[in-house]
Amino acid sequence: MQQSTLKKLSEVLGISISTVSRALKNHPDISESTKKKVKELAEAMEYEPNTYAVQLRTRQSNVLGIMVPTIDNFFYDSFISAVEEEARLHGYSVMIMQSRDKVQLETSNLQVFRKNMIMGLFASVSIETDDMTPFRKMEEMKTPVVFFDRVPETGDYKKVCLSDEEAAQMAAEAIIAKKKKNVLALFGHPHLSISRKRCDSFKETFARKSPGTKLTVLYPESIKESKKTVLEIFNSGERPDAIFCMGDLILIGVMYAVHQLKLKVPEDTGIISISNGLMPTLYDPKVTYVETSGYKLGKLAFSQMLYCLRNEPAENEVMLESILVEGGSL
Amino acid sequence: MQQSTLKKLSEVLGISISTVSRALKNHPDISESTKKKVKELAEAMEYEPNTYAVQLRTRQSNVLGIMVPTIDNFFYDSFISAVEEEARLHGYSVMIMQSRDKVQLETSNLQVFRKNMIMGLFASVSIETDDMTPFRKMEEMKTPVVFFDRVPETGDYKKVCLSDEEAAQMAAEAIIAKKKKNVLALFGHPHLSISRKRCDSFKETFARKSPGTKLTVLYPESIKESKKTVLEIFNSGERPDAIFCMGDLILIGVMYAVHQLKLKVPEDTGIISISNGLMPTLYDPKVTYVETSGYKLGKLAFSQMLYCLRNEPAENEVMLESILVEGGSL
DNA sequence: TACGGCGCTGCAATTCTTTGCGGCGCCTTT
DNA sequence: AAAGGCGCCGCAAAGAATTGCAGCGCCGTA
Repeated sequence: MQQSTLKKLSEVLGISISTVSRALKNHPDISESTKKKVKELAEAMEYEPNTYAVQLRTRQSNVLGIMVPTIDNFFYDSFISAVEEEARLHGYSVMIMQSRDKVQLETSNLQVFRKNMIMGLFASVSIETDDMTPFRKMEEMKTPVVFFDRVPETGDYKKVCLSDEEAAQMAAEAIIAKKKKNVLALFGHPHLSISRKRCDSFKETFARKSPGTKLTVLYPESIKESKKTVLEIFNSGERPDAIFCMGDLILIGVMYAVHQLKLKVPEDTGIISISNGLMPTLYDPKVTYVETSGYKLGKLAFSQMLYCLRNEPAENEVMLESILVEGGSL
Repeated sequence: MQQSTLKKLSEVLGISISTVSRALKNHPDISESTKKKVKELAEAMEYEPNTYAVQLRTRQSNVLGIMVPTIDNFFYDSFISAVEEEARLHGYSVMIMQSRDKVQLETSNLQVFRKNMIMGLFASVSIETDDMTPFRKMEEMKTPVVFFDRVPETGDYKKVCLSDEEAAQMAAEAIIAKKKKNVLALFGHPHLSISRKRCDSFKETFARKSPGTKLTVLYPESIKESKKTVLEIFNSGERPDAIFCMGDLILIGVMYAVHQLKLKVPEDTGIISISNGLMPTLYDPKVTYVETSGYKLGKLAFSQMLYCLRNEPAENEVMLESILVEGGSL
């Protein structure tokens, strides 16, 4: 019950390996009758080309890589889900690796990707990443890299991202519209361009449209820290009338604190978040959020990847529009 | 800047390919001085063996497969995360595919796995799966399969699962301890052994320890249906004093309904769930749940896989113990 | 001196598929 | 009748690594 190979087929039919190969590929040199015989036998013997031999020969793997900080995350989940779906439709397989926000792991993952000769890579960089040379190397080896979500700030890379500025601006405007005057804004790790962009845009919007607002900006890096931050702020006597959360993890931490402090939303404090979608709906009232769909981003990223793979011209940076989803939390 | 190969190294050094190969592998036949020279050059030229050639030759791929219904799920996420972590530590890569609960996709995914000559597979079967022959085929080709979570009910397979009976029993006992008398129990698709096991054990516990309890058992298959189910029950005038949710998705749906109905938890109705851990903590009060850790299950599954890969004897079925985590919802 | 043995290295086959090139009949054309 | 053309097919190399076997030089021993 071993694998059937071209050789075995050829032996059974008494013709050469190359004829079998060509027959299977509908090569014009081969007569219809031969093709038919070969195909029938191939079917019967469950012939499947040996991937490794094919790849050794053609240097094509039909595998795409995805590298994310962690797979354990609603946003990346839906991104991966979307890419996987598209990939399958286009005959690609997907290989997923996690960087866990460590450069070292990131680099070694890239090596695994190279060894597996992936044909393209989707990457969201780790927090620690400063040096882009490992990624450069991928591109030098003609492996297109499409960055998403957490993208390198500078340099000539293919990027697909949420319109971070716009999303933050929309959130800020929503807060301003509610006439909040003491806002606590929580962002992720300031080393990431995504945090900085959102933060800058957020601040800028307030400076422009509501300069009188008191704005407290902090950077908790986890659920725990974000909970702690909110507890500290409120226990110090401060009473923000709105809390902005840059992402799901921060939102979760904030809500832990809100529950523990027995704050009424939106009476005691308003909440607004940027999110993939599910989290904000779990609370009562549902949290108002600016939607940043990982799923849509995945579809978009894949279409960019296709351009690259086909060597068609593509924009360097593509944005996904955001929309505000009203809950009752603001 | 192409790949460096054994051939190139051998040309540079003026020795044969096989010597280079052996030197790199510390073969005793090769002199220390040669080894040193070869290794230094290999380092300098960034030599890395070509995975595909190695695999073509050795028929070993160092890739493990994971197939889940969907990656977009807290439980599978943490499972995958755990497996990926262990795999990396042991020098394996991981290839992930989603069945989306379609047999057809499941089968074609298995084919992709076979083509890629994965050395082992972790699988949680789709809802539709009845016929196990495609999986059998994997095992016939000497590819060990470790089933997890949704496992085949009958037959001689390697399985790693939560102790479903025990978990359901613990939940039932917790409800009984609170003297609830009208219980709504929501389970997933009844075609899955995991649903049936939990359901049977749940019912049996009530029959044994609290036969007077009114038990309504339903099988919503999604967040939406579970929300709808609860709304219908309550709108029909029924007033369950406890709701049991078999998993996270059901819990989410239930809580949507609870919020919409403005029910006070636990006064109006108690809630208890089986869960991976995060979801129940998001609500206020936190939902009491029986923990079934995908992460721990992943670690366990990997250790089973290792036994298989090493041809060491292993139990056919391994269970993970559950624990009750008290929230304030019951 | 001749031969066995040992240390080191190379040849060549093997794994499977792809593909350029060449060849063998047979038919057509001049 | 000879030559060119076409349809169909096979040979063999290439792609990278692995490995059994053979070979070469040198030392030691008989």
